[in-house]
Amino acid sequence: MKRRNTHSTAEIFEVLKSSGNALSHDMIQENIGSDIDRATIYRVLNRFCEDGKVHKIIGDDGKQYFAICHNCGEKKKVHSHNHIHFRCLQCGKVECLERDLAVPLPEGYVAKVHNLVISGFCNNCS
Amino acid sequence: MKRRNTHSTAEIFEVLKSSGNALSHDMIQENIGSDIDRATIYRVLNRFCEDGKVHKIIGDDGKQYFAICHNCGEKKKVHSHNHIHFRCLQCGKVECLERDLAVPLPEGYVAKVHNLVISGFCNNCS
DNA sequence: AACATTATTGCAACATAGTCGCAATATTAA
DNA sequence: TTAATATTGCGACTATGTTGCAATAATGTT
Ligand SMILES: [Mn+2]
Ligand SMILES: [Mn+2]
Ligand SMILES: [Zn+2]
Ligand SMILES: [Zn+2]
Repeated sequence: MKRRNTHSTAEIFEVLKSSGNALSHDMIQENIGSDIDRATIYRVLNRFCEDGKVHKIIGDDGKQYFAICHNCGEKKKVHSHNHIHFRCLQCGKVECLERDLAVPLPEGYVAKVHNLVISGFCNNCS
Repeated sequence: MKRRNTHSTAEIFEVLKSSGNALSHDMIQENIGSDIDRATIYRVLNRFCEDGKVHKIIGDDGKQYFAICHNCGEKKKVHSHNHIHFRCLQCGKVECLERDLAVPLPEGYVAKVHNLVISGFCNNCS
């Protein structure tokens, strides 16, 4: 499966990059110029995740948010996402707080995926 | 709105208590003897949450899990849930790791709700 | 430039999780 | 026993995300 450069992938990645935050499907659809199908957006985002260009966070609203990877993939060897995410209850912004958080687990527990979300009010809304 | 003691509320709370873990809607429905409607289960659980008897966690599978409150409500004055939850990818168990986690936020950020979930393999499944 | 291969898209249908309106029922207090 | 009303069951509905399939478009080759 060799990836192809399409109009959709370019535009979706651009929206994510220029936003700088984690975006949900509908946020992306709003910020996009052209009309890209809902299913296509999801498929493109999931492809990005598989390729390690983007990581997915499940918000405490139950929705999926996607953010460009920064401190993983390229720079590091490991693709780790053990950082906190903040979701503003006022403006809806979801951001990665780029500070790795070491969480001690009980004996015998093996961590695979971290999904750490704090919601509240961001610096603009508090 | 004065709460009433019904068969449904008693049974659902009993299932949560005897399980000791956080349970999703369908887990509860399985572990329940009688037939209680889906909508009723959700309404009962949400009522428990409002009353501070139970807290809700959004899993990294996007589903709602409900767990009886232990270190909040009664003993403490504050109803805080800044503890980590662990979801086993093998057996599906979701548990509260009863260790409060202080997360430092950037200036101007106000935390309201913590939703911290780590998934992986529990002591029984690793 | 034209072609063949096949990754990607759009559309519709589907799946799942959760909520809501409303009439029927059951709990509570008088 | 009765009245008031919180709770339930049922069905319909919403929201979010996935999937099958035919049409389209990106890519490498001739
Ligand atoms: Mn992140
Ligand atoms: Mn908990
Ligand atoms: Zn905000
Ligand atoms: Zn397990």
